[in-house]
Amino acid sequence: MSISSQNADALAERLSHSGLRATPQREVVYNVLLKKRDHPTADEVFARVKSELPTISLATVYNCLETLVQCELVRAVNFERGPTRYCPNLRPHAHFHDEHTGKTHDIDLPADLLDKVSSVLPQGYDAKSVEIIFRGKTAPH
Amino acid sequence: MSISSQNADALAERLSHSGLRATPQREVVYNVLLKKRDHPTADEVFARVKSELPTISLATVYNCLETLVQCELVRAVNFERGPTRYCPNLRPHAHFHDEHTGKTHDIDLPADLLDKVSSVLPQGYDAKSVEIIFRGKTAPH
DNA sequence: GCGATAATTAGAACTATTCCAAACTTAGGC
DNA sequence: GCCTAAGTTTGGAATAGTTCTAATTATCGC
Repeated sequence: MSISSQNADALAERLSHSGLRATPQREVVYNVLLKKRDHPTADEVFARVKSELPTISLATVYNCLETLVQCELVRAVNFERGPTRYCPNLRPHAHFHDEHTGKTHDIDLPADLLDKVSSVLPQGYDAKSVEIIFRGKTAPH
Repeated sequence: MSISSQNADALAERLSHSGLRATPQREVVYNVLLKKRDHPTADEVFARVKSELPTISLATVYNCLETLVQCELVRAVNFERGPTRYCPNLRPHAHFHDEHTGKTHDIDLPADLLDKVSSVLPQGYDAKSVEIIFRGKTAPH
């Protein structure tokens, strides 16, 4: 079984779990995200998907991305004003935004860190998710 | 000396430090942010400022907010797609976004937490700032 | 006060996203 | 296998938030 059809299966399962259907558009959008994990915008996903599905519309790309976010297969990320970016990394991780290159890197987090961070919340605050964003520069290489 | 003129002095100093001028518009925008710290959008700031400066334009509000961010008197915050929000709290703090009310709360952070969080960065990553966003719900009250 | 520079203004332009209504697809019941 | 209902896609129009532009106005140092 190819990696891609494994993904397709996982996707189909998550979708049907929510009463949704597996469609070629959804599969291709998801595979595009998995293939190049550079936090693309909807427009960038659109461009990449077109080579496989030339007739897909931008509205569909937005729909598919939204669906994947709902299914929790993909995270939508907003660092600053500007287009939303999409990230298929489901492990607990932070984002490092390099202000020189504009690139975003995933930073894996040790298992206990999010708990430690959440422990600063006062009584009565119930966090469902925690997002950590670093901004700065990376060493020349 | 009134609180407001203290702010005005602090603002004027920061501005001239960057070769910028103190203007009524910049002062009023800054005071509006300090007065009601509910993370308003540019539109909301515009509405509030109008009562004092009825002829101010929305473009000027955007300019002033941008200037204040440059001077590091104000932080711009983007939780998700949607308008940028502005926060005059300069202490180290996280944001808690209540998904029910839509409101955003500041969560003060212990002095060492940001260092602790930053210590997860691999060699070669040099973070200039760290942002922490919680999402969830707050207790009924 | 004068000139140079900076800031403000209104409106047009632009970008990212959502909405809409029509066409198409799919799954399941017969 | 066909029909129907529901879900999905599509292109274009509409919207929201922000930035740009060119003209006017204000401010600072001299």
